[in-house]
Amino acid sequence: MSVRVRMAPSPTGYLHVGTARAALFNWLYARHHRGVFIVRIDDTDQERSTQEYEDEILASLRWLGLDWDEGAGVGGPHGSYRQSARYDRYRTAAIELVESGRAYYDERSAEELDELRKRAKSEGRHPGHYIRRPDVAADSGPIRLAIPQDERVVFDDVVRGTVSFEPQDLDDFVILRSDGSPTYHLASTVDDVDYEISHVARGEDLLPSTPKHIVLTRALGHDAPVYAHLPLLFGTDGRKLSKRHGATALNDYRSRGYLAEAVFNYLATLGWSPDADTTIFSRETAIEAFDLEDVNKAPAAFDPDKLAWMNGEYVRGLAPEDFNTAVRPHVETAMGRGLAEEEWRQFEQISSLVQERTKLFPEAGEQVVFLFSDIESYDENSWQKVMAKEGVAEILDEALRALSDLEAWTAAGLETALRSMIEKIGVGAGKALQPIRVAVTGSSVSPPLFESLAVLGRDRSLERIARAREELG
RNA sequence: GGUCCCGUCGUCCAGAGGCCUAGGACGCCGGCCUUUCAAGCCGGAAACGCCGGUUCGAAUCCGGUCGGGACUGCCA
Repeated sequence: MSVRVRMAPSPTGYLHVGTARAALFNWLYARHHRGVFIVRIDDTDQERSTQEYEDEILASLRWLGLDWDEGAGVGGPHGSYRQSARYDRYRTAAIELVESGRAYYDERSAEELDELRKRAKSEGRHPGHYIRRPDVAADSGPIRLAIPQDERVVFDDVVRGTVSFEPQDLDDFVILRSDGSPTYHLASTVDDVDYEISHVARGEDLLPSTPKHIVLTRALGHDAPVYAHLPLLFGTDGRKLSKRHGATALNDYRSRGYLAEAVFNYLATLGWSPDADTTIFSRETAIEAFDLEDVNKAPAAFDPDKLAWMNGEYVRGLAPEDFNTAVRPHVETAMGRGLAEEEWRQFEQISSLVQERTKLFPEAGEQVVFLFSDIESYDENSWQKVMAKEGVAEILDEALRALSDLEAWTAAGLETALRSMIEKIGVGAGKALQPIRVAVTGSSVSPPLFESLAVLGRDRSLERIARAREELG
């Protein structure tokens, strides 16, 4: 059987990391089996669907590297399409189901339906227990599918194994709204049939809907696809992933400078791994090793710390020029202005040192602003820890003396000069160098000192040391 | 309430009856390196929810129990 899978986001919000992860697994499965990956825009919720969200979701998918297949026979421009373009098809399908007796119009009011649900609940039954075809046929209102009550719905879920539902626990759900628009259940099922979807891998939240989709598919005269229900994503506190846990929109990670490769890798490790001890792996490795059967059943927690670590792994693996390109906008953001080419060349002199200690790009930007703008204020903790100590004034005086007539203002020259100063005054290297670092960079955390001084230049370096000396009184 | 799903270190993943005194990763703790911070290296603490059963032998199979989650809509 050839593999044809789809990703079906609703354009009612940004692409959630959980949805992205489901898309990723579908994509991996398709690529592993050299099958087809389709993106379907489930915009049957006309109230909340917007073009803006649709564009954003597609852009996020592209950024992650999840390309969908053109010419997949779905009629859309690029192997993606909108359900809103197919309303006639869904309506026709629903009406045919009514004509064949598989579905019916339901004129009952919301109040009547509520009564039936309440009654079922009070009897300890499934709420939909009594939502069945009324004795008197109607010819308007929403269309409901009549669930055959004579047999259980059983299916083999690729990740969960055999799952079964009793028909009395399935209500006759609405497939076509009274305004003629299809519900998600109808549109999704009809599309899976029409586009010959072989495997449906989606979030576990849809597991209770699956028996309905199977019954509907059969009513349409087809065999159901293979289902795989993926575990949901949670926060590290075990609660549902929400804004409290940080960004939940994939796009936020993109705009914060996370590398797509890192996000791809991290998302893939949530519920799956290529083997016992590989954590960092390429797309190719993932494609090679991936199988839906190996996906975990249990929900996974999204851990921002681990993602940050992984991003750092990828940042360090970047070619220097790629790192420079990626970090530049973040330096400029930290600066609050664009960088002149002259300044940029200065940065490039120490960029490899910055790259080594970068996990997240915004942090890297903040670490180098001292190169291009005056120190407006010293970092509070750094000052307390380093400057508010005995003998610091003397150390700065000595540094000024040692450096003011230094011939070779290079990292090597600076190191020689400062080390002989250290020997002369007889204090530890750390104790002597830290005050200089704070004076020059404003913080006790910075790129390596000698290189920083070299790039900053003689005048500004000496100026800053002198100014810090004055602050000390 | 009802239906369904899930349950290995704090977190992610490995483990498909003996290879498990449970392995790898993040995080955490300690050390080395070192001008800071990172990186790197070395070491450490840390888990099979619980109770029964099957078996010579169970993290792995079965039952129960407890806990968590999803769904329960003319949203998806």
